[in-house]
Amino acid sequence: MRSPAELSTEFRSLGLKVTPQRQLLFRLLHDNTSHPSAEALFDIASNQMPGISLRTVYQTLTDLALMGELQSFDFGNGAARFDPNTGAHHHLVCTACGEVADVYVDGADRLHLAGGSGTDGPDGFDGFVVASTDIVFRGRCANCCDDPSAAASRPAEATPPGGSHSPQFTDPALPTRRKP
Amino acid sequence: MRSPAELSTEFRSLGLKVTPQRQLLFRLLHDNTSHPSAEALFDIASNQMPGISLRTVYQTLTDLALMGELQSFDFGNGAARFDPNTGAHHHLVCTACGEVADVYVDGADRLHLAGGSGTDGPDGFDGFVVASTDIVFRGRCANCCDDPSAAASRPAEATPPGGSHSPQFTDPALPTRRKP
DNA sequence: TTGGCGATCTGCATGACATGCAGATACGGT
DNA sequence: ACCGTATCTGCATGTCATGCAGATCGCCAA
Ligand SMILES: [Mn+2]
Ligand SMILES: [Mn+2]
Ligand SMILES: [Zn+2]
Ligand SMILES: [Zn+2]
Repeated sequence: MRSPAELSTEFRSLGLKVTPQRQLLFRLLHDNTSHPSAEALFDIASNQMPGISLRTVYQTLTDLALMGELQSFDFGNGAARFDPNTGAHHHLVCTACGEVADVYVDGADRLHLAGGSGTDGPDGFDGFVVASTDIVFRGRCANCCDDPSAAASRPAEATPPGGSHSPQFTDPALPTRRKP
Repeated sequence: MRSPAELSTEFRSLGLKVTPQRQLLFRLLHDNTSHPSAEALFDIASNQMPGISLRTVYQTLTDLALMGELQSFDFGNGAARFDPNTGAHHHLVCTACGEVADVYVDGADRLHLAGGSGTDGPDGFDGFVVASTDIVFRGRCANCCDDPSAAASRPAEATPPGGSHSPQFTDPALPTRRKP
């Protein structure tokens, strides 16, 4: 996405207002490679602007995505992740800690599709017209490889003491029965 | 996933019970290529077994996934989709109607990753060890290409008259403001 | 600089999806 | 047919996201 200054100009030119909340989010998102969720962004924003509302973070993220300044992804980690990198790229997703990293795939556009049923269409497959391609590599990030235990203790995201309420990123286990 | 008969044997051999609810779901899932959500499966199951509980559908799907008989995917359509096709394959997802179709990608395993930052690791990238690769092609299915209007009226899933409560699959629009 | 229109913010309600829980039920070995 | 226990069902709870309405404030004009 563009710089905070450019976004401010763009917003004004569209008749939208440049509020301090929006400016803060512009800054927090610019060059941000962490693929934050709305709530993660809200936590950081709350530090610099204590009264800011989670609702406003959602609104602004939605607006920016609608304007094409942000991409939003759902990696199945419970919450949507937002990405100011609007170029064509793909992602590594750690199944242990949820971390997301950018990756550039050589030849992602020239993937050859082979049939499930039917014949190829003009621009796609079986009449399906492909608009975009998302590639997600799932595995374990460097931190989580080192630490064979469950969720890695990444800096600035140590284990929540009060008790975790976020989805478990532990790798799949074998069939487990309910408690007796 | 395996046949209902094989699954019954497998369940019993694990000390799990073969209930009519499970048998029904085995049948509904076997060779099912529709990538149903839990609720979609529940609707169909309810026809053949009126009292069945949505909770049981979730339980059984979770158990089958844990046993490796099913894959579950989250395409960002609101609900997880379940897939008895456990082989390596990828997906076409219609952004207009939510339909999911299998697709086989030539050379998906030999994708060449290029850096975001850092050096390649032994088995992956920048210390990231890839365990699986998911490729999703988003676009419009044949039905939705024909019908330029919004959600296509697929058979057996006509527009809910009472009022839609599922995510809008309409393609992204331009920045829209709230009502005055 | 001040006035005022209307977009925006905030707080709360509502909604979709998924899981935890406990008593009633029924599978399956005996 | 009996019994132990896995399972089912109904409901409560939890998370993420959006709808709503009154208070607030950005921004253009006078
Ligand atoms: Mn990215
Ligand atoms: Mn599939
Ligand atoms: Zn990790
Ligand atoms: Zn479609």
